[in-house]
Amino acid sequence: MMFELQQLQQLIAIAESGTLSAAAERLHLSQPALSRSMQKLEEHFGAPLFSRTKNRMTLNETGVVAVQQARCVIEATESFDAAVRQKIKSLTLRIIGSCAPGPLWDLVPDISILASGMTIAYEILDDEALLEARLRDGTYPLVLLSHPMEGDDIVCKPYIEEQLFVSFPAGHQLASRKHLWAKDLDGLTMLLFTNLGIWSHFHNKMTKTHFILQTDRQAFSDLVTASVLPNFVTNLSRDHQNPQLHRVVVPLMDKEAKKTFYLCARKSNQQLFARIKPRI
Amino acid sequence: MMFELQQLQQLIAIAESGTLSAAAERLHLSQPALSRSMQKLEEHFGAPLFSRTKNRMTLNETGVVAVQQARCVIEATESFDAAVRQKIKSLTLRIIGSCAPGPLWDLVPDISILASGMTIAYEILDDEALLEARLRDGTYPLVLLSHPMEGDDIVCKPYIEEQLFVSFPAGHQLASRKHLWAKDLDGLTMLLFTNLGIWSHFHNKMTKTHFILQTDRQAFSDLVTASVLPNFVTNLSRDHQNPQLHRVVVPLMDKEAKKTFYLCARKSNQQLFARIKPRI
DNA sequence: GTCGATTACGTATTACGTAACAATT
DNA sequence: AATTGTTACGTAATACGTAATCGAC
Repeated sequence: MMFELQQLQQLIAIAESGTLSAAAERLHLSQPALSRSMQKLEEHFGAPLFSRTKNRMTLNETGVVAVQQARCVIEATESFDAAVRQKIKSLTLRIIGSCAPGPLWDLVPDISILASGMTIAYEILDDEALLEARLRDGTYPLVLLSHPMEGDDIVCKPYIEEQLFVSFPAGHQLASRKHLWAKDLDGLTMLLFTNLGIWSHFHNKMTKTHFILQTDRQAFSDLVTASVLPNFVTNLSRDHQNPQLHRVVVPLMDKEAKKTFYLCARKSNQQLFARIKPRI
Repeated sequence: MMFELQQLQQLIAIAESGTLSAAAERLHLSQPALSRSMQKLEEHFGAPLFSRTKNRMTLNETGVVAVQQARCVIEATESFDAAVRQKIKSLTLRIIGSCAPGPLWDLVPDISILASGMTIAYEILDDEALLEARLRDGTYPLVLLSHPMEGDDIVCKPYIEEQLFVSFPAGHQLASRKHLWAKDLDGLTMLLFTNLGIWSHFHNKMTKTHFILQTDRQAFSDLVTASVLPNFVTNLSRDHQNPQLHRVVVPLMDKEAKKTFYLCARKSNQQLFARIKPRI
């Protein structure tokens, strides 16, 4: 097979648009590119698919057949794509954690073992009311909340605790402290990883601390080791990220710096729920 | 659609070969290339199609579905290809001329007009017995022979005459001759276009003349104008090729240098045959 | 040590867009 | 003049093969 799916789509686009120019625009392609592409397709068959006058290109009899058949091929590729995506979806178990990533770092591997072969998909949201709704409407079989969830058809248990620490480079002025409060960080510049779920609420209150946000995990990690800026770690993150060499870790004493996460499920989905062992 | 047919074929090849290496060899591709190609396919779906250990790659559940579906797509592309080729074939009228190209230069345009929209395909052979057989077995509706054809179910008429000339550059020693015999060309070096059908028999007898053979029409044409070498032309070729400027044309008097070509058809195909007007 | 797969890297192909052109309306 | 398609050309994307690496058998 020496032709490409693209070419078939282009052929169809030309048939539907009437002219090569219009099709090119529709395909976000230049006219010359499309012209050459069709020439190649014709070359493949060794026969023209269009009848050409100097400034007009119309499908000839062969071209009409080609368009018909090309539609079948595109249809086949679309059902291929759909079938594979469907399969992937069917092999994907959707959970949701409010305070990701922390609790998920333990929960996802646990579930991976319980549901072997499945891919675990998760979403991190800071709106816990929305999470409760998502559990109830069946979008997710499991949610992790920072508080117990009420409801007749709901089961819920404490799963894990997370405690915030601040990580300082060895020589930092606060590195010798045994404990800290959030207000001690006023005026500091810190590195902060994004997508922290409800932890964001905590950081948002620290209006006097300047945060350098970083969305990319690897870039964040590189920055931490390369810079002398303090950053946050937790009892959970320390297990899962690189051990912080040449760094001192000091606990935060604010009551919002320690959270218990509750694993919640609908009773109808209790069998999976029951098999997940709390880490608390 | 962001994947290629190639990738689907490769996926199938891997499934059939068992390993990536074996498939790579079968596809005349290096292992790394195939590896990357599959990584791209997985990237497209955002999910793995293989389960990988360090030195083993096996289709996972998603991959198995993908292979199944990919087979359907390939099947569809093959019927696309077949349908288009079939259509092209159905729009192609096959004729055959023994002494091409000469007589065909007139015959092909004539038939193009009679069978408007059709592509005319022809073949040039120097074996006239074979041509007769091809007419009888239906491979070709029409043949051009250098002699009349016999047979109850055969119709036949003289179509055209072709006379060989030699074309010399203006200053050539033989350019002033009113006529020539083949033996006068002994010792000369001449340009000769290939695929001349039965004319080859004539040239083959001229063992003392050295021929520079040229298969490409354009290259031959360029050589003729650029060199001072003599070449053959005919009453038919002079009409269809560029007029030979600064050249003198001298007729060949040998009886093999003049041929009458006969158009032959089966009686069952007489209606087309009848509409073709002889050029004689 | 061989085999199978991935990563890294330099190169060669190719595919694209811009520009220039030809021809039609 | 505006539209439509083709050709020419320089560049950017990419796809490939070789070589190196890492593990498994």
